Amino acid sequence: MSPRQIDQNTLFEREKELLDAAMLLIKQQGVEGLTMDKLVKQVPFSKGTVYSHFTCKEDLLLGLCNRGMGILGALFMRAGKFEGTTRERIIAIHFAYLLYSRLYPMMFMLVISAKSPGVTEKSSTRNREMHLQLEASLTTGIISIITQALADGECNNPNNLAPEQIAFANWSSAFGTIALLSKDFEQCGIRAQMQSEQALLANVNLMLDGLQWQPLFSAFDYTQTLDRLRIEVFAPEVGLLDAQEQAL
Amino acid sequence: MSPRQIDQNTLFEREKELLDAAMLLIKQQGVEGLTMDKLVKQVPFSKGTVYSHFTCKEDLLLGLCNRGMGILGALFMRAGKFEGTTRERIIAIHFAYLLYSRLYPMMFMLVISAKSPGVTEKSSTRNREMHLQLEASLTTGIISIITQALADGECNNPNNLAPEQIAFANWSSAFGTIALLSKDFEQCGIRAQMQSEQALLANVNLMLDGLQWQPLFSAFDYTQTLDRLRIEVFAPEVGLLDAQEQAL
DNA sequence: ACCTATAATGACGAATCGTCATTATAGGTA
DNA sequence: TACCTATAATGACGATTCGTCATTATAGGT
Repeated sequence: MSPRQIDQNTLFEREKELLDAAMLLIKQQGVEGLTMDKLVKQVPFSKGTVYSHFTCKEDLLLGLCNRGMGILGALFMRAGKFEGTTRERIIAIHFAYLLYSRLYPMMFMLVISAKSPGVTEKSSTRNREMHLQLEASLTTGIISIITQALADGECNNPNNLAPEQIAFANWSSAFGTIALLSKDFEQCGIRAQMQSEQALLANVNLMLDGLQWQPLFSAFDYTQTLDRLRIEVFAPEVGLLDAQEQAL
Repeated sequence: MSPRQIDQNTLFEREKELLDAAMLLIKQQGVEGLTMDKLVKQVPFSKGTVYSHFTCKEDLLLGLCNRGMGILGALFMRAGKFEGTTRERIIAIHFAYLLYSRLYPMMFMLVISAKSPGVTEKSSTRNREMHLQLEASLTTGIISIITQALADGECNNPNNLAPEQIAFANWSSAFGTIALLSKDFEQCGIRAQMQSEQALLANVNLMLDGLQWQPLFSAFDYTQTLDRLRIEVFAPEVGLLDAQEQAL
């Protein structure tokens, strides 16, 4: 009746191994350097087995993207627990997003291509559903901060935007800023990093000032918030980045 | 001494023909559908000749991106001449960017991949330099509006950002908003279009309010500005989009 | 009529994706 | 133990793709 059924657990193990290998390949050779043939060579399975886990290359990319969103969700969670005003917590989330884009630049970019019809249509239903779920879980964290700020009156919201609209504005601002900055990641270095952070801070504060989210930029030293974040919340990630910097 | 020298003019003609064919292929089959082999088949030249115009596929993509930036520059130029306040003119530019992203969604996305090292390193020096030049010419238009607004005192700029920083904030906001919205382009339709415009308007106004760029969102009906733009400045483009809509 | 430097061609090798006929294996059965 | 079978794993293969380069064609000069 059931000759040679595979353990569900080893299935997860393999998927993990495949994703690990794929991430390593991307780190070493860029997204273009990721090839199904290379992946098969890096892994103790045959091509057929790999294709039983991911229906096609796009499905693999979406799988990587989803893993990244999981990591990002964890970062957002920690950022949201920052002890400070709601505005500081929002800034913490933006900072977490910046860290993520630095730690996994390719996965950050994958979000875009993952949305393109070329990928969406081809990839498996499972990964597509997981993607939507992850996306939802990312936004709920932000929205809870927003609703709290609206309730507390910290976010005056003069234009009467809905919480979802405010969340979208935050997301767009962070995404646009980081995406445009990331082109300069080549010329990385401690100098470029600080400039990125300043630019991100400037942009997000402009938007939050527009929402009249208290305390305004002029009434608080948000640079100090970043300093606290670097030490109190994201010390491991900052350390990792510094280590990567050293390695060059 | 000079047997069979090719006319410089026909060279341009051919490049135009190649870019046209490439754009058509992309429109029909997406970026992934663009293949050097297919392009060669669509065109009365051999593969070798094509490769004498573009050193590799990446170079072709950068060429397409540059053409797009030229078009975008022309749109910006017209937007900048809108008769209204400086804030309205900035909004006009954002609107132009949205129109561009709708008319040429693939070229809009190409800006991102064009920045990636995979493309930059491979493509020809000529196209890379042209790209930088186009980028600069795009920003100068925006910066001139910003400096004027700063001089006139219309943009209070409470955080004392440099004009370049303000330009970057605008660029990021527009880019992020449109990029995130574009994922929904599939479910296009007049309904989705209007929602996109409202979202763009909300985001840009948030940022401009943060700059205290007069008149504030609460003190002016910027929806009416969009209406004027649709009729007075971008009637041809809006018509084209409507026609595309009908075709579905 | 002939020569030559330039332009154009497309067959080819290498690399990639994804398939599927073939082989191997774990568990059940006599 | 020997055998059977449904599932899992394999990797050779066809189809595409990119980019090259030996070969062919051509326009101008002699």
